[in-house]
Amino acid sequence: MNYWLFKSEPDAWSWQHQVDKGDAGEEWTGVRNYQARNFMRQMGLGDRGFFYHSQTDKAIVGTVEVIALSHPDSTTDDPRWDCVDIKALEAAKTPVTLETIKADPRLAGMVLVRNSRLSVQPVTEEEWRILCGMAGLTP
DNA sequence: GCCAACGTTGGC
DNA sequence: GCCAACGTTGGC
Repeated sequence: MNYWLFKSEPDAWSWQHQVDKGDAGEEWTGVRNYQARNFMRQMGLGDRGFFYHSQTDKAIVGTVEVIALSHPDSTTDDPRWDCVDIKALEAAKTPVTLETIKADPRLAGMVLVRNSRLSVQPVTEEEWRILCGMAGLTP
């Protein structure tokens, strides 16, 4: 299994929106960046990801599961853009803020720290375990 | 609200 | 294929 991080502006699509979709989940639409798209193409069914709120929260607020493989993004006719479907799994008991992440040397290599603009990104298994521990999430 | 970082576009 | 111009993202 692989681990990922999905970034969203809470004003546009929040964790609560995702939770409200339940097990049916929702397409992760709107990605218009090749790197992010390519990561989504690599995702497998059952892969896990963090749900990260940018801008106001700047924190990991929960976990999600990939429930549909990469397919054309229904919000555009441009054939270049694909997306996966994800469903909410578990809310973080303690959201882990960017500030906290930056303060931990074990997490200094995270894409989130090194390239703040990439909206879909890989997370290593070690980073996954560390962050789940901090957030009170089941790894 | 500003600005740095970065990605994309398009002219040459 | 290069690079300048431009647009967008996201942290602060």
